[in-house]
Amino acid sequence: MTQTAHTSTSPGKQMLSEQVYTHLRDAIMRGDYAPGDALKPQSLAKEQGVSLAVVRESLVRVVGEGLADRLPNRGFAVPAFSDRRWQEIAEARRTIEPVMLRMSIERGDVDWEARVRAAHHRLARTPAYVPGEGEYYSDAWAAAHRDFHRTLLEGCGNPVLLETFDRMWIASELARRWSAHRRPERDGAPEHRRLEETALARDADAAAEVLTQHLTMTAVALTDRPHHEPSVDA
Amino acid sequence: MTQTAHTSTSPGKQMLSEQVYTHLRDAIMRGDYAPGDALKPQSLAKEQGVSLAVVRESLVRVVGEGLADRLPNRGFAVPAFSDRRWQEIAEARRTIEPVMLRMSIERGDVDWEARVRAAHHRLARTPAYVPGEGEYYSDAWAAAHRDFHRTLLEGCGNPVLLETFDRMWIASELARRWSAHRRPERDGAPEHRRLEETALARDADAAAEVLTQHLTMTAVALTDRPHHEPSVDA
DNA sequence: ATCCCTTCAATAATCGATTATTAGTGTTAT
DNA sequence: ATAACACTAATAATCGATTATTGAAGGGAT
Repeated sequence: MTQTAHTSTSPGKQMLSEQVYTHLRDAIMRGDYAPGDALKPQSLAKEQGVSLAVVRESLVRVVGEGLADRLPNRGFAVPAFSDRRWQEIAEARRTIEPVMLRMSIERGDVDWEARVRAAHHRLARTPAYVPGEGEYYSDAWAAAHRDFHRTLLEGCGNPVLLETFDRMWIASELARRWSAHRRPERDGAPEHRRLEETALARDADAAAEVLTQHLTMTAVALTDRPHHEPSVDA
Repeated sequence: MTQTAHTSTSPGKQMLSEQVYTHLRDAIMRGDYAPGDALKPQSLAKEQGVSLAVVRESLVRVVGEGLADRLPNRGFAVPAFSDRRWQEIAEARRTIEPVMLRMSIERGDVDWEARVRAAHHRLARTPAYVPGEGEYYSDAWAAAHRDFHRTLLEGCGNPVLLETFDRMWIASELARRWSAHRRPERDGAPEHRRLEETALARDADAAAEVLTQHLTMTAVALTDRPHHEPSVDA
């Protein structure tokens, strides 16, 4: 018998499609699948122990977020971003985020300031690379990084703009996951510190300039690199 | 009887979910359902003569585009935008589109100029209201209107930014559909003409200013109005 | 009469099986 | 030997039916 238990206490009261969606989303972002890999509903259904409909629904959502491509009658696949596509994403961020940052600096209240400080503190104290682990950024750092950038912009107070940021961030991270190899020579920490300083000093011009530079550097770091194989294992 | 039949005339070989998705999308945008209305998979499936899975998949896509809300375990519904939400959408457009327009003016080539002229011509020659029809903008005018605004921005050459525009335009149109009643006193034609003129004259400052004004006027036109019942019967 | 508990119908969510399309494999005619 | 065609697995897309959840209606107990 399935418990009609009293709501709250039990943790698992979520739609299956939601769980599967989250799992799939994270797996793609984490790089569990290589770009171009087919996302086969049958395999996924078996792995997750759910029906095709659930997997299919999740895949459609994932496609909507730009984390997968859909080829009519040929199924779903992990998107393979071209360098061109990546540059377009980076340019879009350079176009929109500095403007949002200006709004944020103009409107942010004391609570926003506090959250910026907190987010920067967490970011600065989180190691970007786990020694033993793979060669990529740690999950914790990636989360702290996103949180810092988002918090900076949250002062603008406009959910629509923040949704746009979220969307571009996701695309950006996915592209980075597959383009970037660790570049020890690039250290974003000073840039983040200057972002925090200028933002809290309410110096919109300086902050916007720093952010633009930061985004440009990131884009350059991903493009200006020797060719490398798209091959992946693990 | 399974269809998939020789779809009569056209060589159209399209997935059912695509057709249903398009139909649903258009129906919501056209205002066939009132805000808050439940979108019941069973009813829709029967109407369209397809299975639940297909309708469900379409609904998930529609939710992804912001054209429907999903209430866990309580189904789907047409979103009911608050005035606050609408203002946020309008502000987001005012924040992003002028910047895109500047890029467009700076980068657009001769072909872009030609397409701007063509789009404006079509918009200017399309009657906004069909005399006999309902009290709302004609479908043809709505399409021409969108096309003009999008073409203006297409010179920027960045698909990511244009996707953002598309997303915001959809939200904007949906809000307008349910907020706006015909306001004969507001005539956008002169503003559109000035937009075309300043853009083709490559006067980025003037064009951005005109666009900002245009968007502000539109937002005001939708907010500054007497209360009206959300009730609808169709 | 009000509140709480049970029962019940509507429908959301999920499943297992069916049909349709694609890409590959092998065959045959030139 | 090659190119067009038939055949065949693999799997994408769809369907019909089952299970689970919700909100409302009814039935005592205080």
